[in-house]
Amino acid sequence: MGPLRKDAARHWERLVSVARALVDEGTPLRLNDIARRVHLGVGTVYRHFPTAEALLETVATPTLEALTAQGEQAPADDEPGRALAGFLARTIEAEVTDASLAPVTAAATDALSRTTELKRTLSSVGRELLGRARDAGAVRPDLTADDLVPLMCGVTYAANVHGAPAARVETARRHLATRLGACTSPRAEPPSRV
Amino acid sequence: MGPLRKDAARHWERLVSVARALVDEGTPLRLNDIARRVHLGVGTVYRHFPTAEALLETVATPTLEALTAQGEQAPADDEPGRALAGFLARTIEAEVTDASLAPVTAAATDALSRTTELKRTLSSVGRELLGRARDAGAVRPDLTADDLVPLMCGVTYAANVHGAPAARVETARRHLATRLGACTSPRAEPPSRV
Amino acid sequence: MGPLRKDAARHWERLVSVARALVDEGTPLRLNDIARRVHLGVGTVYRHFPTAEALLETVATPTLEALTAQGEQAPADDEPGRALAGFLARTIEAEVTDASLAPVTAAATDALSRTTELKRTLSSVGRELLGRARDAGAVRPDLTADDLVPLMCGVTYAANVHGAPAARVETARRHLATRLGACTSPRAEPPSRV
Amino acid sequence: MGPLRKDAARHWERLVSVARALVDEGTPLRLNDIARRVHLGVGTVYRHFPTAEALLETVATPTLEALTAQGEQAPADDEPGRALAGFLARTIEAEVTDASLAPVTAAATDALSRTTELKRTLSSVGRELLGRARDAGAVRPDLTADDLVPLMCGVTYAANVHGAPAARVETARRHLATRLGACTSPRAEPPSRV
DNA sequence: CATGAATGAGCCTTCATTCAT
DNA sequence: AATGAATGAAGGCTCATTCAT
Repeated sequence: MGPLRKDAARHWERLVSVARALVDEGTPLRLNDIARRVHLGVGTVYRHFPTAEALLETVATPTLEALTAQGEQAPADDEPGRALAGFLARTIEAEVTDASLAPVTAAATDALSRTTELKRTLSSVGRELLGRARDAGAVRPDLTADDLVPLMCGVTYAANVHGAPAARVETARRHLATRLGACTSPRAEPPSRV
Repeated sequence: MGPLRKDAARHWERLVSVARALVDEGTPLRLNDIARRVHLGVGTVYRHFPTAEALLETVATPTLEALTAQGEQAPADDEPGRALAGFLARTIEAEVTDASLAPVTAAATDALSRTTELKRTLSSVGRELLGRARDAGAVRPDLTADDLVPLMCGVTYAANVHGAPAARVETARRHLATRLGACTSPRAEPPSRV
Repeated sequence: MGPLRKDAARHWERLVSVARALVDEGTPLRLNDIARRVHLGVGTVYRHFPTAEALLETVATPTLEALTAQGEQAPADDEPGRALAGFLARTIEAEVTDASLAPVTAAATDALSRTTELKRTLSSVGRELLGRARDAGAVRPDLTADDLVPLMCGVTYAANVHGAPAARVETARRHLATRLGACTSPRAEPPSRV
Repeated sequence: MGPLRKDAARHWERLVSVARALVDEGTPLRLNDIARRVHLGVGTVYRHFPTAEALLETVATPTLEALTAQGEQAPADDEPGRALAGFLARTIEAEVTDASLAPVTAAATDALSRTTELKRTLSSVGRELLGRARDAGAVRPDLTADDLVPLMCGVTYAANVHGAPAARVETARRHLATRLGACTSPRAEPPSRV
């Protein structure tokens, strides 16, 4: 568990980078296949990543971390409605853009503890932002924290399955607006204009 | 090509019924597997259903037909908003309840022409109901017909992935309300505030 | 074994004609497949033709009969060398043109007694023509009757495997000339120049 | 990618040797079947030979190589007619003796690049020998290089289909002589008439 | 006679995972 | 640590032939 040897670290990097490329082109990760592409033995790949899920989560981690970092700064926004909407928009865009996120988000159980940690943080950030938005009357009172993840999953899924790849971000953004935005803005804006 | 022989019809029934059971328990349909369970030769299964998709669509057909039948009566409702909401609610409930629907709905290409036909009908019913609802001001004007399928897909997916199976219908109903309902009420209510 | 009933005869005709079409397009004969194309039950097809070979031989029969008929008139030619060469040329052209012949010719054992009979006749015609040609000095003395069938098989096979389908007859004719002709002409022509 | 591990090499040998035995007894190569005979998993067989063709070509390679080696020395013969005849005779004998050759020779496309290379070499050797023989007047002038492969294919096929296995070499040799020899002698003899 | 549903052996191929080297 | 050969279950599909209706 100490730092990897220099060559091992290099292998790790190459593995993750190849996996990332495969994810981007929509190819499912097969460790055998990856070993070949990286010019490593399968055994070595398995040493680094015991399962395809572990590798996938490793690929997803940077994005999840960026999302988390942004999320943790969202509460600083003094307009709770905007804070929530922005957070959700960034999340959905990430999910639609980075194909490694959806399966990791949807998975009930994680291969990496780091993943669990990040998912938990994101979840509590969302919870907090929603609470503030609700308190500020910027959101329907019956929207619960448990609705957030499904809501995002649904929007992402819909954008991925329907609509051309190129238009996905835009599509997802519209869907989110159609649902969340449409509901919050009429209620959220009038007070702030005072 | 004419009605099946009596025993063949029995086999057909058993195949569909076993497939239905597998679908219900979330098992993907594998024709070999099914042949074993039904105590039929693989060839027989292939004779009845050339691909797993054909079998799945056959399993889905009754539900699709019921949905279509209900849908075709929806326009009779004199409250366009309610007609649309009811149609969407019934569709989503069906998709969440019957696991054969989601993949059939999402598929770009169908194995059975009957499936294509039903999907087309449902789609045009939705389009019509949305048009009426919009004309009646019961729905946001920027909601297009192309949004309907993704909207339902998204809600269904979210309800399936998150939340206990038992609660799915309820979850989906709430999600639909949270989105669709939330949007209509603000516009519907103002008049009543006078 | 009496004459077929009228409808049975019609079926027989259609079977043979469909089989002929398949042979012509290079498709191997599968009785199941044929049954479907002719809109008959497999059982019926099997009743008419117990094996694919029987059907193939039936398809080949008319050509074999024509070849035989021509062959039996060949001895009437008063130039034995030309008689033999003509017979061989016609045979090879038929084999190259009609894809049903090669497998029937090559088969060690026949499904139909009629086939055996025709093959036997052709063989003895060849033997006789060769004998006369040899006696007339129109052919190398070491060419035996047993060489004839292999010679034709070889030429046919070569023409079929190599060279475009369109050019096959021409190719086969050349090959035959290259071999047989090369041998006979030097001996056959000089006298005629006198 | 480097020499195989010792055990893998042993497996490779056994695979090829079993395949050779099957070829010799006229059995078509089926990778599953071979796996069973060699007591290896199917996957292992597929690792060594991705297709039956690759295995067959591997089986054929030594013979092709021997043929090539002999062929490349043929031009050294100072009698061009004899050089060509010898080359053809050796080739045909090999094809008749080794059942792996005919399909490899007839195939339009090769699984192994080594095969392509060897076939190309043999072809150009034949072309050269024919050219010399023609220049020396040892062969009919209308015999083209493109005739060589069909000629050999034809002779081989005929010898294989007709005549007892034991007699095949002899049969093929005679057929070759009957055709090629018949052509060369007329031209070869005149000088002797002096 | 005709039918065509049923059969099921048999071939092909892939892939996650282990373990001897 | 690294390697990569080996495994073999698993799934897909075809087709010649039989036999109940």
